[in-house]
Amino acid sequence: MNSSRPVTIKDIARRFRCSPSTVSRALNDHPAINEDTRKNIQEYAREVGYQRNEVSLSLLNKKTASLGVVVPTISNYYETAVIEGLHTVLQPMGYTLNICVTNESYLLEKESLSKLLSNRTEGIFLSVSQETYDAGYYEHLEHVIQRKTPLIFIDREYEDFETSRATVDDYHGAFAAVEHLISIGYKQIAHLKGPNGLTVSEQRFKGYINCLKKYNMPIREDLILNTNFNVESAILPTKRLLELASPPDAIFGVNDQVAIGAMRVAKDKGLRIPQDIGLVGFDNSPISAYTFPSLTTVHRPGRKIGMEASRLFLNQLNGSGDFAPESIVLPSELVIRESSLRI
Amino acid sequence: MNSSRPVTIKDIARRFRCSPSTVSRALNDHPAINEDTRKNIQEYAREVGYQRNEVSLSLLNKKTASLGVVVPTISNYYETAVIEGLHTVLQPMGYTLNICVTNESYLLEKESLSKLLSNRTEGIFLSVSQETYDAGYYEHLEHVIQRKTPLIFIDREYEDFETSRATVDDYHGAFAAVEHLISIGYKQIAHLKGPNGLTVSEQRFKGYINCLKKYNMPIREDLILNTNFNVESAILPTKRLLELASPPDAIFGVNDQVAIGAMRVAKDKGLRIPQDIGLVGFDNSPISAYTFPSLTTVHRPGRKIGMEASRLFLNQLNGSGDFAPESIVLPSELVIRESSLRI
DNA sequence: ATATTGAATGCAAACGTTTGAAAAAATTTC
DNA sequence: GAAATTTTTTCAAACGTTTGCATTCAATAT
Repeated sequence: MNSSRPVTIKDIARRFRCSPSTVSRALNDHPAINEDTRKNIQEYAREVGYQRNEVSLSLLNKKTASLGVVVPTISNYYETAVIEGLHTVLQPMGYTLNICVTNESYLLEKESLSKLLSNRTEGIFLSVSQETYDAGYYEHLEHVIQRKTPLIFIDREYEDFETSRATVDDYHGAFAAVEHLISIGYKQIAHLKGPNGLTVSEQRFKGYINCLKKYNMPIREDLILNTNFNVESAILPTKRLLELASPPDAIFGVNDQVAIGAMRVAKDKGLRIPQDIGLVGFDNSPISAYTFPSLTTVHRPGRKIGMEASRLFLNQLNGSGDFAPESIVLPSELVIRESSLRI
Repeated sequence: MNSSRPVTIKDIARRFRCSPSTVSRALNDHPAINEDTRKNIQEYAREVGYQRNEVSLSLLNKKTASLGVVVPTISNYYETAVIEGLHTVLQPMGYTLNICVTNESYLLEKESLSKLLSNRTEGIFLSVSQETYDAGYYEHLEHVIQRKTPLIFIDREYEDFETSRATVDDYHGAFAAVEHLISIGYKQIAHLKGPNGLTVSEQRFKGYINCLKKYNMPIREDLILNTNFNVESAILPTKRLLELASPPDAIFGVNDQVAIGAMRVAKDKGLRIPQDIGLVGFDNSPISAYTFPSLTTVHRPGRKIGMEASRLFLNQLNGSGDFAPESIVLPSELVIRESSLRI
């Protein structure tokens, strides 16, 4: 009843005046155990609420069935979608997910990884923090690799690193978005870029630039401003854009949040969307379908990424010694809605 | 180099022809160890990348420094804010968070709890799944309590249960929201209610009802419809509301998502917000400030809840044997924006 | 009656670490 | 140089579980 200390196999053994081995085997339905003994022990175990101490098993078998997920934040739709994807595949297999939020801090990222290794986590899913990017440090990642702990990049990656990764085709997504704006007839397309250096930002930026080039459209430096992935960070840059002598007639935001911020500013200024200004985001977050007007965006399959990343992890785990890292790039998909459909 | 098997204390002991005890003490800066021995061992350990096996320590000390977080979903703003709050307090103390998503399933919730107990998790933060509510089962929770594992309710709770809990004052938040609508002059206030049975839904509903009563406003059954916390689920009910012979002139949504769904439908119908119809949500999610018009809502301090829940856990952990559960109810706060400001 | 079989159980080691107590080694004291 | 003291190291047990091998005991076969 007031079992503050959990019941152990030894306790049960004492109760039945038998050895722990017998109890262990009885509980695991080992054939060499007498039917009656088995029944009695199992019944008693249930009665007192015995639960196997998995910690001791982890030590014995050197398997912890726990995985690390290290991400800069969990307050974005995409991140949580990825985590749900991981969860969907791995939870039924008995894995536990240890979530570590780095808040874009290098130090926290380093400490998190170290902690996960100490805990003998069997694999790590990582989306690199911005500070880590800026600093360019990566010894903490080397550590993980040396330990032969499967390391899978999700979303934000180090490009020159020999590991598996599951990412979305940001480049072509961005390209398609801008191409769409061009096809509609927008001429001065601005880009609210993400933080410099991050693969995600740069790939989308590259898609934007290359698309403009392909269609021989001028690239105007003053139409490219940085944001920080969140709504607030889009407000000032958008205001600046709209106050230009020659303002843009369309804005491609690095993600939906940013595009929604831009939408808000444009509307405040009395601009009609999409007539006066076209808008495109990125992510296809649930809200994007319900803004007014609804937001044209690029679908980014977060759940799928999580599920693919799980697959990559399992491959690596069951793979032979000389393991070749895999890169999965899922296609992104343009979702055309009202915010860009000027007729 | 190719250290597939992690280096152990024993390995180091072999290398220095000394006992594991010496190595352990050397690494922990035990004073009884010779200065030179200590230095040599520490240096070597660093060289080969030794990392303490925390699993063995967990077994020895019966402390795992891991906590369970069991929630129906992580794709809502509020849930992730709570998790970030937990993380903020507990991560620096060395705790690891094991996230379990139940997808509103009773079975998954039960299995998750059982797994966490098996893993000797030191505390569990729980937001009850809807199925569990509907079914009214709670033996799996009794289990947790019997084990004297601190159980803290966050968000969704069982009311008749002797545990600590950190929740937001939904009732008064809802009351304030409706009172505000009334003060502005709205007469026919509809409510897009959450799923029946959940404390959250019912408390907000009660706030709505009691406020109407207080101001002697008629309670119209046809103005109360159920939704499911997400945007999509608000679409049809809102359409129905607006097609009534005597449609509402304001809608109080159970959360921001629902209110945003309603906003979209209202705009599609050509209604002006807030002139033709007033709107209020709940949560103060980041997006709510940037919709057009911006959404009046009730602030729900998710991060704070997470931090308070952490405190409750720590209290219980350090508390004496006869522990009295604490209930923390944080105030919610009306945030008035454009969607309800009819002049 | 003895050997043979078979069933049921126990022993001991292992996983990696810590820690009190004992032992060994080095140093000091007289 | 022996005794006393201090410093340093080792021993052994513990945490909870599993598992190959050995052991026990009863039943059957010879």
